[in-house]
Amino acid sequence: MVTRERPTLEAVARRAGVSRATVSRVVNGSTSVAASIREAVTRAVDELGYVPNQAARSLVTQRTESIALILPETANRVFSDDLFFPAIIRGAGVELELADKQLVLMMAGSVRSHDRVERYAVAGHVDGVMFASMHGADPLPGTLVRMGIPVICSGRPIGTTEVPYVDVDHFGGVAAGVRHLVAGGRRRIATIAGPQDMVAGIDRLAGYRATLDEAGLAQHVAFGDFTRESGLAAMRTLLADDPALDAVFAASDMMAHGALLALKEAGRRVPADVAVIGFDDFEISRYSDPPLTTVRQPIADMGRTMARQLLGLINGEAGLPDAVVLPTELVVRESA
Amino acid sequence: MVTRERPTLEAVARRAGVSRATVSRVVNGSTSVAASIREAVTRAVDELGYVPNQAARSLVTQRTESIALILPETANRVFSDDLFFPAIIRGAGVELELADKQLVLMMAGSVRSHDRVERYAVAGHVDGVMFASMHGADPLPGTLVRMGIPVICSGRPIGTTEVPYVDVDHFGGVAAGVRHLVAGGRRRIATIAGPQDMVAGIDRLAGYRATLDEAGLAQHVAFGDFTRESGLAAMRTLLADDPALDAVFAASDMMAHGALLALKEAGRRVPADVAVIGFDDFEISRYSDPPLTTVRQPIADMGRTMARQLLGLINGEAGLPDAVVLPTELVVRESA
DNA sequence: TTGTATGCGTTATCAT
DNA sequence: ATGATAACGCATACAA
Repeated sequence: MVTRERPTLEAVARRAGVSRATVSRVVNGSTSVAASIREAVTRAVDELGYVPNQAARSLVTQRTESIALILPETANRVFSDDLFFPAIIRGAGVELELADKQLVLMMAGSVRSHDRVERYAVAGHVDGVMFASMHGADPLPGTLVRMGIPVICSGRPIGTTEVPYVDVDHFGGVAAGVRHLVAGGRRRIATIAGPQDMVAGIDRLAGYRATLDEAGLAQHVAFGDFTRESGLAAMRTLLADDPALDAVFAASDMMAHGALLALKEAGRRVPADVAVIGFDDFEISRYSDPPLTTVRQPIADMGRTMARQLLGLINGEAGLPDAVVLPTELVVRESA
Repeated sequence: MVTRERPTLEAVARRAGVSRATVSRVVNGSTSVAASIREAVTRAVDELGYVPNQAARSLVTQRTESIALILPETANRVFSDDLFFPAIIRGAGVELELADKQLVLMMAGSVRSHDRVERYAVAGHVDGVMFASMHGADPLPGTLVRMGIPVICSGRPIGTTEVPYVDVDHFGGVAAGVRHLVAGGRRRIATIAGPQDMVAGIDRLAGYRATLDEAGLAQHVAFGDFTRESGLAAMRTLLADDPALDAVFAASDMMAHGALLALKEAGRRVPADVAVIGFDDFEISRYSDPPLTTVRQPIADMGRTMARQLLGLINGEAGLPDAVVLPTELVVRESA
């Protein structure tokens, strides 16, 4: 497949009988061009089907008009049936489209791909970088910031203060959920916590602990990794440890669905015997059996906000906040 | 945020006491470089933290090392709770990562963004283009092919023969499903068909019609758009039209889930009163009530295959097939 | 094996 | 308002 010779500025200039500089001005919408010349150039551009060469343009402008979204997970984990990443992508996507930027998606689950991401960003292939949801104290965001690359994270980064971020109110959301349980008369309230190397996991567990302390109730904790499978396993463990528990707060909707499965398997009625609350409010949670009471976090909004913040950073806007925390909200359905 | 001055080939060359050309050779792994020099250059590269400027490189190599994945939908549709697109992205993602290519994600739901995609591809920002799932007779793939840009589609394109594609055996899958229904003694078998401007919708309906003809049974068709909501609505219509129907084949898992909801709402037992079969085999379908019998299509594999084919095209490999059709398989669970 | 010189297609600076 | 011309950072043909 031979790539057809593409016309250059030079070709357009010759055809329109003007200089390259003038064509460039017309193409870039400069106002200081005579109407007649502008028209001639425009015609030449159309006739030749001229499209600017982005590499050449980037070389001189130092801009690529594209933004990377880095998902520090393997592709297989990113797109399981967890809808977190898709929602982030969706939110960021619409915002970037509005700004006429391209979204470059990078999955960085392995060490090798982690390096690749760094090289890619540093190579100047993107104007800025968004990190989706990080594990542990990933040094990459900080590294990029120090190299002068605009960066923003979703989720407060662990062990760094130099990277701006967008997050949701994990603590408040969990507190609202657990209080709802307490208000409903539940007294043996367990939790299925998320991974403790992620802020979402840490903060949600902290919210559970604080709220139970406040109510003077005992804590029952099992751990999962946000997936349905892990929620199912954790719920079994919880049930084995305390067959009398009457409520469980799962740190993600998928784990809550897993818990529902384990509860059904154990013959417990929800919410009669055990109340269940999740965290996310995915569409699917409206259709579970019973429909899931859950803490809604505005994931797509996070994506949009990240993109907006990053664009601000790139444009050198002043007064941008270092952190934006979006609200969460308890959605009461039937499971609790 | 000031972008720190990044070192160039020139800087590395000065530091290592060699010419730019030699540095370039080392960086690009040319063999014809003396070991001692190679070592000196490598050290200089490390000390300076040199990373090649991709724009400059692309300008001369005519390669960008990145591939576009075009989703002809709005961001909101792409990432609903339908897992088709995520799976495609996942499959393509792992394959491209192996080849050290970047994935540029483009959603092209609107006319405006459609244009943008075309300009972007033609501007030489990517080495090749993958189309995810097209509506109607979209001229864009053909246009790009004619411009000499490597292109591949998922789903046989309508109204074009010049674009290579990867697809699954819709017809065979549906036939297997419907025959299973017939073998189970069902005689009033309806279908919830997909959108008829997409090959997946068209072919699956054709499979239904042909198989019912073969069995000498009457057809009952309602239409949806692959979403759960549309499946729910279609099932209600079907039930109103023929309260005695004893089976339904839904052209997507999400529509099957919608049908399950409508059936429960109407007090029908599944599969005792009505058997239900879907098409996709998403993870979630293992957990529906009852677990869904469905036609599995290897979506992630499609993504992988698309990527592999496209890479072959880009590398000018000979003997690449114009079409690859992946098999589908009936997965029998409890709903039919 | 190494260096020199050239060109890739733009934008931007400076004249005119 | 328009045109020359100089970068931009790299790969490569050609010379040495």
